[in-house]
Amino acid sequence: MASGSQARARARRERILDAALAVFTTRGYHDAAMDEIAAEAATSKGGLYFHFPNKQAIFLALIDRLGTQLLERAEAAITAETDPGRQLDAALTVVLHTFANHRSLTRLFLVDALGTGPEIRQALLRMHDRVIALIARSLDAAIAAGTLPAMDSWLIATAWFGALHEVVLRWALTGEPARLEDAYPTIRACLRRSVGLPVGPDETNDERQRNA
Amino acid sequence: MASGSQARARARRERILDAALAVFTTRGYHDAAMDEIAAEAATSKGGLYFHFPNKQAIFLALIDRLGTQLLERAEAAITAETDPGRQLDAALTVVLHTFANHRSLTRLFLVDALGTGPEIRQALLRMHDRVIALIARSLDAAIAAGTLPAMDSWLIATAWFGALHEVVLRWALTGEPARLEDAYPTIRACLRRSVGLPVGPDETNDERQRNA
Amino acid sequence: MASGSQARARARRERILDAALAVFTTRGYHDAAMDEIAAEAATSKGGLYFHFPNKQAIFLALIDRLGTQLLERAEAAITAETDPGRQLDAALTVVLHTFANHRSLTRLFLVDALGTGPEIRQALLRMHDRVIALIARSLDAAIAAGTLPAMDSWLIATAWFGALHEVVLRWALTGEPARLEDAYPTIRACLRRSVGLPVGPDETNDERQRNA
Amino acid sequence: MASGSQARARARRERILDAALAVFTTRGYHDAAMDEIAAEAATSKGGLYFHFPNKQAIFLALIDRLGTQLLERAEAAITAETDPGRQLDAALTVVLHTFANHRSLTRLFLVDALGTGPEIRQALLRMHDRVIALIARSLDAAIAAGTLPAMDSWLIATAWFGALHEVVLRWALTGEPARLEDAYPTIRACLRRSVGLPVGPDETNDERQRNA
DNA sequence: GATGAATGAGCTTTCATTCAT
DNA sequence: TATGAATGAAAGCTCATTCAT
Repeated sequence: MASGSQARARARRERILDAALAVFTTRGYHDAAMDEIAAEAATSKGGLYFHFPNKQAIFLALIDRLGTQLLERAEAAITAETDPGRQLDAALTVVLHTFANHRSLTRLFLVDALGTGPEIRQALLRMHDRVIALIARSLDAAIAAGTLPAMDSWLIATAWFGALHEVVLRWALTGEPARLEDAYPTIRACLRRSVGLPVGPDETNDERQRNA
Repeated sequence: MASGSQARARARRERILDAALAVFTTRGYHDAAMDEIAAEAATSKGGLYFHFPNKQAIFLALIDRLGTQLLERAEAAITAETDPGRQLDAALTVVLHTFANHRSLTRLFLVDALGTGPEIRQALLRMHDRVIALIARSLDAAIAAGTLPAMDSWLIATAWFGALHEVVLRWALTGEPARLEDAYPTIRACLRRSVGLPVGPDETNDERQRNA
Repeated sequence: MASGSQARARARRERILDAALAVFTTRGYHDAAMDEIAAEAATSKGGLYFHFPNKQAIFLALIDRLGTQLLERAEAAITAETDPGRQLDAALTVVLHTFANHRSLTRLFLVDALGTGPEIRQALLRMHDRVIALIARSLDAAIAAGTLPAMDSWLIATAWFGALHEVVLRWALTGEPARLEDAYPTIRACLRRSVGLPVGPDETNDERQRNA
Repeated sequence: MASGSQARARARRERILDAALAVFTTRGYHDAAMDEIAAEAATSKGGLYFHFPNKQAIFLALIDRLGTQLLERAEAAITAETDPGRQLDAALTVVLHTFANHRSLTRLFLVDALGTGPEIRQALLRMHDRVIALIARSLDAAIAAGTLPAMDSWLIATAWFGALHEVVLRWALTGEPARLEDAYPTIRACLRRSVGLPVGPDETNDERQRNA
């Protein structure tokens, strides 16, 4: 019986997170009312506060849940490749595709959440860091393999992340280009050239990622 | 008389904007209270509402004023150069230096304001656009001069802007690198290589920009 | 005009205090809702918070206003007498009469307010102190005049105050005795005997105090 | 079986009362949360509501339990004396000592609980009444023995109780005097004189009461 | 008997905006 | 023009109480 109610509690927690994601996504963090989240989750305000200590905690839990999902997917895609050059392509592809498939989510995480407060900002920056670290690791692997010369891989990874971030951001906010994937070849070439990698053909299997 | 009071009104308007900048900068958009802006401007809440219809309008006016200042300075720096290669350096330098000299302002414009609401977001994106256009124009000039091959200069400029943006953002939020200018050589090389430009020496006169 | 609005503001402040007194008196501190105080004061909740920073501040202002009124009246009654023995009678009489004429107020100050929180409790104890000091001063005057022997006048005054307090409290809460004044002769004799004063006749003019 | 579970139920009830006393004592009635009482009693909120209908009932049960304990002890101390004069001393001593040994309990019963609501207030007043009746009975015995003249013994007992109450209250809230017992000789003399009793030496065996 | 998830009315407080003076 | 008192909708959060398991 304990496990039964625990299971229900966990399910309710997930339902709250789902509802919160929906409300945060449409209203932004600040204008999302606990009342509305409660209604969307088909529970009461008290129910929210039973599962989470406050509004911010819900948002942080969301960041954690979604960030971890993204990272796991990206790391899986990267470790599936052995060639350092292809690893970089895989990392870029998975990040771009993930965002491309979740536009309002992208808007929430890339735009709305930054101006919210120090704790949330830090949590988001930690997520940025993890993505940057992922890119930097791929760069380091290529350097170790001799494919790339030595460089400040963290700074370069930061710049790469920023370049991707801005392209994705504009797409999320303005809808241009209509398909985010259309920007991929240009961006890929630009980034690869920026570190002296040959541009060559992109052999990533796009289809594999389409529904990521 | 009329012109005298008009001048006084304009002066009061400027004083309000100065006060608003100070308060927005320290508190962020949302936590900036009209009361505090009024106090800082040595006027009353009613006075604020005489000169501006609402809080958002003050912020938009600020964006406009500061954005125009930045852009004018940047365009002056660019048109002072005739060589397309140097123009690109000048563009990068002036953007980086402007942010570097106004850290809290950077935080306000790059971070806090985005999640505030659609109107402000659009105004900020228009500013981004103007900076991106500046970069794209420099790229186009280089293409026209034959220094660069044809390319999607707008998308590349977007990526460049994003790369700079992220580096500046991390500096603004975490203080790394201690001097934003330290990141410049690496970023410059990275960006130039990304379009196939020779890296070469940076001949921009740093001193000219220091107080920008 | 400034003085006009200032006067109105002061009047509104007083109206709020009157309303708060009424609501606190009927509901007790904790169950008094700001909504109800606002309604009773014919203003808005925001209006309350314009004049007072929070609920507690309203209560403290009430304590201050009423306590000062009581003290001033008591001191006037005492200084009107020159004979130390009569001063003591005057002090007792004015305290007893004041409470007797404001039963619900008495309940508010002697009962409801104590369990409210440290700040309010301290404010109330400071008021107790002032009354005790008043009694102790009268005792000291009698000691100086040779009417009383030396004694720990502060502790005795505390005990006197406590005796009066309890009698008043029971009257306030249970309505016994029907007229608080009926307890006066017995209490007076008891207190006077407790310090060795002759009981004698009470020559205080009751009528003078009746409407205090 | 039935009696076994009844015993367990009674034990659980006592554990809840112990826990409630601890929490009420540290937090005051209003700020004591059922959650915390449940945790302290090592049970659940539902468990609380199985044994008591609501929060108030717990408090009332506490008042009853503690009041009965106090009264039984006091009556034992009094009936142990046969001399009416000593009985009065014994009554005063046991009341003062009981409070002196339970400072936070005193605060709870004398201060926090009064402003809580009519039912609890009445229960507390009934306790006051029982203490006052105890004193009044001792006075009556002295009157019957011819040691004291006829008087309104209930009113006098009320005043005595109030005097003690205030002295104890100040000690409970301000810590003066450091040892409550230090106030005893003065208070005793004051009270005895107030009814015309000779002050004489206090022959109560203090040690017997120390751990009351 | 015991549990703890769920409820929901209720609270204090904030603040952009209005408008009589 | 300028003031600042007044507004009122809305927010986040608490907690005694209930009840399905």
